[in-house]
Amino acid sequence: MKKKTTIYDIAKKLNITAATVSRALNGNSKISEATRKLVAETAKEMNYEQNKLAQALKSGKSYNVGVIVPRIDSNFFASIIRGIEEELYPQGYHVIICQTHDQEALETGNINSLLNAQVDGILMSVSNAKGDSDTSFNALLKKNVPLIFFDRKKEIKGISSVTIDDFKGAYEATKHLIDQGYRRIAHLSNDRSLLIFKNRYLGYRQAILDSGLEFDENLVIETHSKVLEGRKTMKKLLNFENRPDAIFSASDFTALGAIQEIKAHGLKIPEDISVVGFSNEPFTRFMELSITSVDQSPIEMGRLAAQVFLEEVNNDKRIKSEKQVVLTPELIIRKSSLKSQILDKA
Amino acid sequence: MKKKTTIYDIAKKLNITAATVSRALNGNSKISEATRKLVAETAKEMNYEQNKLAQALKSGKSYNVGVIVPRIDSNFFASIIRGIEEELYPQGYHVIICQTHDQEALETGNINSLLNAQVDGILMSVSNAKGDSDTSFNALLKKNVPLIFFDRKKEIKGISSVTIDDFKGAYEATKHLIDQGYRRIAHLSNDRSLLIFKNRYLGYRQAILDSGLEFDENLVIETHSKVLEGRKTMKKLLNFENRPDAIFSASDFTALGAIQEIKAHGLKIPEDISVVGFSNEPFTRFMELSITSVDQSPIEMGRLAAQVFLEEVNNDKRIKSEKQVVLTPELIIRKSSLKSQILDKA
DNA sequence: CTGTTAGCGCGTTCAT
DNA sequence: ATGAACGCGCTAACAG
Repeated sequence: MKKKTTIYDIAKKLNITAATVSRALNGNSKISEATRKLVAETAKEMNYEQNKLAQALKSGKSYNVGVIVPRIDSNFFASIIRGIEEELYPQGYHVIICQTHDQEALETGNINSLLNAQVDGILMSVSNAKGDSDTSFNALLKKNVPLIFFDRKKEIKGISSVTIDDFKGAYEATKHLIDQGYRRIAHLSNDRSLLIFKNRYLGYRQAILDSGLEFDENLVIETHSKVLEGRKTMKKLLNFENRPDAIFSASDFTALGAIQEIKAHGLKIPEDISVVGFSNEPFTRFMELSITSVDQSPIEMGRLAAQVFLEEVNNDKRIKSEKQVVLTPELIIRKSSLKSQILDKA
Repeated sequence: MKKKTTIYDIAKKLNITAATVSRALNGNSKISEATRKLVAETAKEMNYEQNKLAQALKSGKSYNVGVIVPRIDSNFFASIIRGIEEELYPQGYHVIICQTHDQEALETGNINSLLNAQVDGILMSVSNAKGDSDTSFNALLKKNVPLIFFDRKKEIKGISSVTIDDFKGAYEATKHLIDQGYRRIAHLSNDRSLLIFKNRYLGYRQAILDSGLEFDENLVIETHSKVLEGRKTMKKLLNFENRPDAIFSASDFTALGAIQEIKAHGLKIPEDISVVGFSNEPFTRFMELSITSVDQSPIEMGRLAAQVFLEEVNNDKRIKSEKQVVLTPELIIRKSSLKSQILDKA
């Protein structure tokens, strides 16, 4: 590494003090316009760049925030991250992205590493790892490092969150199926220790009850958000003696798997069985048989999470304001659930 | 922030010096086993955690590396990043991910921010932004900050890279189409100032020439890696008086768009028109009409890029060894290009 | 084996 | 308006 120029170098050249240089560069009020200009010029001349590490060490702020997600290769999380970036970059922050791959060890490991890296805060979507990572969260709280949950939250006192109304999204999706005339609606669920899946389950259930239909717990199957898992689960459902005529899936990926399996059995969608997913992943729109899904406005979610973080970090540290932002989901109706021909333009 | 415990705190408690504590913690050879143990214990007791910032300031190493990609919401780049992580995490590095969204300003901006953040190196896939960001690259070189290109490289002396043999991938894809009996093969290209697209074009061209077919430049159309762009371009091609009977697309996304458009025109795939994409994005496998594509083993690519970085950073700084790793692509044949019924199990 | 000292680069008193 | 001096937390050089 070529030696970087420091404020000392430029101080020496100007026969002034490093302190003065620092002040000049930072816009201190009581510095003569002359030296300010002089310093600025020579700084540029010498290709001076502030060493953020030193500044961070001094100020205690690294201007790095950690973002922890289960994985980045879904449009949903990638979009959230984009939203976070859009909000944070202009404020001079950097984003360190970590993936948990739903593994407990990685989750707590990532938190610790980020803390070690002196991040100014952590925005995260909790994984569905089983163990009790709550201890990590509490450690964070004790250190007063801002922690914001988005999408997949845990209910911990004092931690702000940005989520969507999963109950409502599920309710409307299910209601839509009922309105289309479907009567035996199955639900591809997921780990309901995670609030989002619990709420999607509850929304689904309530819609059925409100419509006076019979609620059949056997039609609720817990699976994982993977295409192949969706296929497997659908296979089971198709073997029921009284098989469902519609599927509300808590995930677009399992919805896709279900569709594949349904077709493989020679059944028609949506005539024989209707399918609705969740998250509005791009492929739901691009499939020849486009898939009805619930949009979660992930970019907006990311932006809001970032805003909450900025508030917490800028406000007086002593005021710990817990903030719960809840977004409204939007049902996007497509071919996989609509018997008539009127579709959205997508 | 609660005051963190430092090595001074634990030194005071033990009536020894901070230096000793530091040594004990870092496994210095000449420290008594007794104190080493004692220090370790009290460190744990007091919840001591090393301040990486201070260490970084001291050592000049931040143990952060920057990864710059056009975007993260494609499986290809996400997988590369995963490969990089797998290789770098065990070495204690963190990964700061930046997206350029193919914008020149963001590309140079990201580089500068990363440098400011004192990253130990940058792994990047260049965007197809037009401007001359070469100056940024050269600035990097001058500072001796390791820079490694993956996938989308620029040919700059002294910069290592990990790529795949795009020429070969394109050649084999095109050859496959020819072997299937197709004769008028169009190519959906992309910005050929990027080597990957230039080479895919050249591979396509060579395969045609080698087969004794007529090469028709009119069948090469430059577009962008988006589904809708693929549709638009395909629309044009379908209006040719002598329309193509096969498409080799440099992108899976444009291939998908092309397929949509072909179907919209009531034509059959692969009977009337055959389609091959590039990158082996997951959706190519999941479509009902699965899409033939060229796999680029992105995880492997990421791992290799990380390995090259580690070599550069660990080796003697004075030896600037430029390393060019080239991976071999693999053609994955699926329904969209195969007239017979023998498919891969996918 | 361990203490002393010094410095990484910066911002911030406290003087002047 | 500016200089001198100190400290953020850690490690390395030099003692002893």
